[in-house]
Amino acid sequence: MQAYLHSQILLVLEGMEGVPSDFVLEFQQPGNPEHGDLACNAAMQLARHLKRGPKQIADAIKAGLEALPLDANKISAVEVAGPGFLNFRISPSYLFNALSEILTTGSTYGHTAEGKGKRALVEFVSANPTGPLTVGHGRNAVLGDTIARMLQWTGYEVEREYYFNDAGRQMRVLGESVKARYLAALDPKIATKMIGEGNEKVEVPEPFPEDGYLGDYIAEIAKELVASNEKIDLNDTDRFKRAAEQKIFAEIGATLERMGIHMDSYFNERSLYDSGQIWKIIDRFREKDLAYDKDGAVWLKTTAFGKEQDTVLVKSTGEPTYRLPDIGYHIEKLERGYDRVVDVFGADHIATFPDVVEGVRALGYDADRIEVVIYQFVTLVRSGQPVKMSTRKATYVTLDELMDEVGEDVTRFFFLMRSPNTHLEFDLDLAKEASDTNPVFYLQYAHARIQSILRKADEIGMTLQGEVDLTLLSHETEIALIKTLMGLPSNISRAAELNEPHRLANFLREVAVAFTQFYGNCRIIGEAENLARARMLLATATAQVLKNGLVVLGISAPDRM
RNA sequence: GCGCUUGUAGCUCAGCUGGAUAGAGUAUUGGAUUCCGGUUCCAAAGGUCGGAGGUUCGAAUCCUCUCAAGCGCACCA
Repeated sequence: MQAYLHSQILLVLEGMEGVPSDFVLEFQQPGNPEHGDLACNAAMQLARHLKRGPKQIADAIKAGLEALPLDANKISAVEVAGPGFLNFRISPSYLFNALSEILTTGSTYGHTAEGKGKRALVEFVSANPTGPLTVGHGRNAVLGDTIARMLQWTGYEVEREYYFNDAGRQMRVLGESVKARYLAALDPKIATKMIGEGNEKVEVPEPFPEDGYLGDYIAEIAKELVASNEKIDLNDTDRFKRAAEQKIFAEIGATLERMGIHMDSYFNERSLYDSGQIWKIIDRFREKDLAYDKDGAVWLKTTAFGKEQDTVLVKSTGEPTYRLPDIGYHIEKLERGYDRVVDVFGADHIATFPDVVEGVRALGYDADRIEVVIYQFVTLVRSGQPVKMSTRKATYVTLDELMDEVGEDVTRFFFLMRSPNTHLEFDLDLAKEASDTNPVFYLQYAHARIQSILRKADEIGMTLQGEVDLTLLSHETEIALIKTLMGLPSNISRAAELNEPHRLANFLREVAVAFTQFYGNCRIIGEAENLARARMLLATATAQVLKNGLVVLGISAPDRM
């Protein structure tokens, strides 16, 4: 529709003197229904160039459009309003066609083609396997997965990847923690000590690594090792690490599957070392005079990227910092040929990822393909009070526990309903509320209610077989609902373009509101048969839009609740 | 001290590429409704968009300065 008006207005402008050749037409959807369905501000933009009042210009464009004339099956009215807006009204026949399209395309309504023939990689979660996924990881997981779903709906071929490092200090400490518990499990009389503060003290065996992992799952892994009766060389600390990694990864995978998330690949940081790529990167930085030696370490000239200080690439111990493999990993991803490389990071990475992106760019890669989604932290709130969380101590809340408490759908929705870059307050009381005040249930209820009406209609023998006269839909809430439903494709593509799933969540609420208003004003069952059947189709289309939107968000659309 | 993010109704948050009278949910108040002090419906009220400048025909939106909060500022990842 916008494309049509765009071309028509350009035709008119061609016949006008003084219009700049690079003039760009802009459209917007007015918030106020009195302002029509689509508005164009060209007259106001042109006032300066044409040295005429914007209202005069708008009148001239309007006259020009009417002389063409405009297709009455698309546009029913053109109005000049306010300071010089051109307001267009979409003709009902166009709306009815759109409604039919929803019904015929069904479960694929909302697919668009922006990404056709393009590939995207979404890297997310990427938690090292040191423990169960927590609430914080949950926001990451759901954002990443939903972004991937949105990209798929806009035509991209999408892969989901999990990046991890099982070679660092974290993992070594993990292995040592398991070993300590293993020894304790073998010998119940082993000495113990209490560590931690206040009422968060935990009993651990002696010896226990400093900063060791305190969660119960460590002891469980140790017990399973004992139960397996495997002969373990106690000097082989790596054996404990591998056991822990295997078990924890299995659990992480299960948690993700429970949320409807399936990774296509797991990328081990170590493979970058195995291929030797890492060290070549340093040489390439040196060639560009972006790396140098100082104090036995290799430094990256991040000052060249506008940073205050240079940063270390390789420590004097010979071990690289995270920057080097991260740069290597992103180069690797770009070389795999993706058009969009999306990373989902927590707010703690906010200051560090620019080094990586600029490093990649400095080596001649198209770093604009890298899109970083930063999300702020999550606060769980119960009875108006924040729930205390500490990952290092055993006081964190796992993602599984959260889902046990509020359910998978609610968990996903709550992580998605706010913009990623605002702090998220996760209200557990609201999340558990099974009523309209809970935004998830509000959407699901709307869908279930429609299904219930359709079932009832079926019971009394109403059928949608044969011709249905959609022009009977003339009530303002019916027209408003159709216009809302038509917004699904553009909302998905906009949300996908910006990596902002909350836009879709907000849109679905608008759909549910529009439906509730229709439902409150128009009956279906009990009306004359022709009207009832037209309304059944409208209700069916509404259910389809809600369902498709919920599918993109990874949330179920139940037929009854 | 430096960097990034955020600041919109009492609270939780939307607000598109700069557009017309800044929106929703919840809480509050009033009215109606009922098996219920708990349900539902209707309505009202609630705002100098943190503050000050600037750009523009037009700014919550863009720019500069400033205040406040969160996060980050290791040869940790």
